Amino acid sequence: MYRIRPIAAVGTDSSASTRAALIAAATPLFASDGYEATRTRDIADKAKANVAAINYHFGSKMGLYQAVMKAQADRMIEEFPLATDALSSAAPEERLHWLVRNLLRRVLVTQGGNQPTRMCVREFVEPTEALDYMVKEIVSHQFAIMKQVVGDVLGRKADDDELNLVAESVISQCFHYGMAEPMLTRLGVKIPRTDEEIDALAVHITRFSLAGIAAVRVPA
Amino acid sequence: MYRIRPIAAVGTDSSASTRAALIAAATPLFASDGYEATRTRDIADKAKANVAAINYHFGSKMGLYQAVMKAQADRMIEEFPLATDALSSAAPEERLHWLVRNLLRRVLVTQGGNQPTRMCVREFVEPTEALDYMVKEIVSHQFAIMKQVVGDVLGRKADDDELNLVAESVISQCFHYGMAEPMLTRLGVKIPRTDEEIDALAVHITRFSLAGIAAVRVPA
Amino acid sequence: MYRIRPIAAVGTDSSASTRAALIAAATPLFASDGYEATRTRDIADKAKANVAAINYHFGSKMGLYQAVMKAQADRMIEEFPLATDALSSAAPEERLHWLVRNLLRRVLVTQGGNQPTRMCVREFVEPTEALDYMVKEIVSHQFAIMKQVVGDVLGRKADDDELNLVAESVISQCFHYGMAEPMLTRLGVKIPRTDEEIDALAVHITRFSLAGIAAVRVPA
Amino acid sequence: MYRIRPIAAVGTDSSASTRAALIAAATPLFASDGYEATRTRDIADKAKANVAAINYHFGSKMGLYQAVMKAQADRMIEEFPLATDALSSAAPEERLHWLVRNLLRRVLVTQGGNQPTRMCVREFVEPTEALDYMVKEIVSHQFAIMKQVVGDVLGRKADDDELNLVAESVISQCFHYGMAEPMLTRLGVKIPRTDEEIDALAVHITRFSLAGIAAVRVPA
DNA sequence: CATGAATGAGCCTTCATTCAT
DNA sequence: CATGAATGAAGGCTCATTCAT
Repeated sequence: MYRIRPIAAVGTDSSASTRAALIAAATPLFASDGYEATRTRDIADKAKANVAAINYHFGSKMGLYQAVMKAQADRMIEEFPLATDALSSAAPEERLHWLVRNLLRRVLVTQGGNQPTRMCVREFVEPTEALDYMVKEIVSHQFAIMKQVVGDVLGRKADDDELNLVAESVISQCFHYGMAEPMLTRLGVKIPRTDEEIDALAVHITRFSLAGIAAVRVPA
Repeated sequence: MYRIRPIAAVGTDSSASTRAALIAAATPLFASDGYEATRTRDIADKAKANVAAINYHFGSKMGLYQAVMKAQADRMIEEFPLATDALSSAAPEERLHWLVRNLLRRVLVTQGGNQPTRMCVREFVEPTEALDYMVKEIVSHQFAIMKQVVGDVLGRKADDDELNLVAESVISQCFHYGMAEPMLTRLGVKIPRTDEEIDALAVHITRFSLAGIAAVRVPA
Repeated sequence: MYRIRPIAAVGTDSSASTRAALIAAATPLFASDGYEATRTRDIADKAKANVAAINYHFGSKMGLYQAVMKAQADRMIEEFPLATDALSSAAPEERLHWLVRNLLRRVLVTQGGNQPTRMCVREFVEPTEALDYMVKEIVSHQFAIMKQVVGDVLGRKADDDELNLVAESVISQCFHYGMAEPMLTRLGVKIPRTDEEIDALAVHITRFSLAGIAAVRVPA
Repeated sequence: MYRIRPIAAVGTDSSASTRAALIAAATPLFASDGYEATRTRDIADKAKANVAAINYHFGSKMGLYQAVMKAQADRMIEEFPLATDALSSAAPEERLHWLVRNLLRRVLVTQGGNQPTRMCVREFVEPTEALDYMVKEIVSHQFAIMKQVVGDVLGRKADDDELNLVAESVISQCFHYGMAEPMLTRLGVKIPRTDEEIDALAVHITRFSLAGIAAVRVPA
């Protein structure tokens, strides 16, 4: 016979939700203002939490920052992978194209008016304690992928320095639009934001780079 | 076909009046720590001046910052011009090589352990009030030169958007090593510092870009 | 004819939370030294609180100042009302006497060696942002009462300008001892401080003013 | 025979003129902003002199302030004397009227948009080192005149305390409009500024006070 | 576990004054 | 004698963090 049982009060799960709210609130602030210029009180207000909650959940402002960074990096990789199984046997040129496009998207895509990955890019220029973690856990692997793809396009044996050189030529073009955005805007250079615009830019960079790599293929 | 040749570097010295001492002391601090993180007291101490002297001579910390920026920009242009009369009738390829090399030097050259122009580059990523001035007075003109050279290399009619695209492909490669230095170092990518190293990188970027431009020359 | 009688005085105490302690500590300092000359550190020390507490509770030094002002004004009105229901049907002359006496007490009464309302009076001479609030919220209503009483004593129709004139003749005599105290002391004029002394002065001013109003009663 | 002789360069007399310019520049600033709030640099700028000139000529900011005070007090007395030989044998009532009117003028008269004697009045409320000098050298004598006139109007023997009481009743009414101006303005009380307006106010105060004194004449 | 309150360090700026030309 | 430059002392405020309910 069916017996009615009391259901445990689920609770507001406020601990987890406060934590998530803080990360969500902090992300655009850190992204647009940088670490130093972002005030913990602003984050707390925006998350409708108490200022002390930041220290409670993350130990310190930097702790929250790193949590945000990690979340962003994870999303970056998941949402815009630089390589995919579907293309594992595709032509190197196609894989490069794909890589360039997703790298661009990481940097340029906007969500709700914010550029979620801008803070990662900023870290490359103005490093905090978080960069070491980032590079070790995330970027180094991404960089290896890039060198792999670039090396395949190159199609000949190349030492590490040469691979770095070529890879950075490609990467720099992608990062540029996200990094130097304030300057580019002021110079009248249009920043691609929509998927179509980003794709068009990816085509340009890919074509430019393929030719560049081909030129490097022949020893000087 | 175009072959690459080196040029000589230039050096400067500083210190004279308190005003000059303040600028000299502030430059590396601003460059390495950024505007916010730099303390006026540290600047004054280093310049062996009173803290109030900063306000006296420059009105405010931001006034000093902008003075430093301007001084750096002026030196950048004087020391590493993107175009020179001597090359006005040279091959476009040679002029591009020259441009790339000097752009690289602006970003990478070190003087007394500091990278004097790093603060300008940082401004491109994390703008302050100073960027508007910079772009209007300095960068826009420099950018016009780049587009001119790139256009000449391209060798055919191109609208402004296309010129921007190509120019940024070249510029981004040069800026990259100055901007993303912290990341590159952690990735094991060697940052060129000596004239020879910089020249070598300039050769790579120039060759890579010449091929890239050639690829873009033919409509898709 | 009207004859004069005394009333009892009231006293208050202070100190509880930090907020209250700050107000209590700030009041005599602001009163004796003025807004500018009072140091926040002195207030905090005296209140055994941290300097930052001032900003936390009141936003700024001026915020604390206005809080003190408001507290003073409220106490002024509560402790020394210019009109009272008990006298609503009394002779106008008696109501004027009562008004004069309480106005004098507001300005002259000392508590623990301080003149708590001196800072309000000072505001009349050297206004800060707080005066607008004061006048709108407090003084204008008090002034209306005065004009009402004075008008009743006058006993005839009078336009606003004339009422102002007469009211100010009365008010000025009361304020004078609080305002010009530094000068009066140096001139050998004794400042009334005890209830008896204040009452005696009130008697003088009331008698003087009643005759003055009577003289104005007849058109020139 | 006439011989042409060189004429001595008269010099710019800049020493005396700078001194005078500083006083002229400082007067309205001190008057409107008070001692503390007035910046020496503003004075110097306005006088088209160097900041150091203030210390050179007057020893310190306070020295300049006292010089201004003295100049103002001297002018007050000369321009608006409280007693005059022409009236030495006039009726006491007429002499009181004259006194009241000139006292009012001292406080209310405006010259070039400034109230030159406001700073003296302010000193009565917020004393600086200058007040002692003022009272000893100027005010005490003026006060004696007032007591003399008031005593004559009173027409009977009166002790010093009683004379003070009556004199202050008169003086307070005059000072009031100059002292409490910021409050009066906000209360909608018109401040007399033209000679006609001031005269009208003088008539009121005199009439009011004459009746007041008459009432005091008879012992309580 | 969350909150309002409190803390202390530190920073930029202002200002009157003095120094050296 | 006058000036531009330099001085040193404070002062108010901001901010991340911690404490006590």
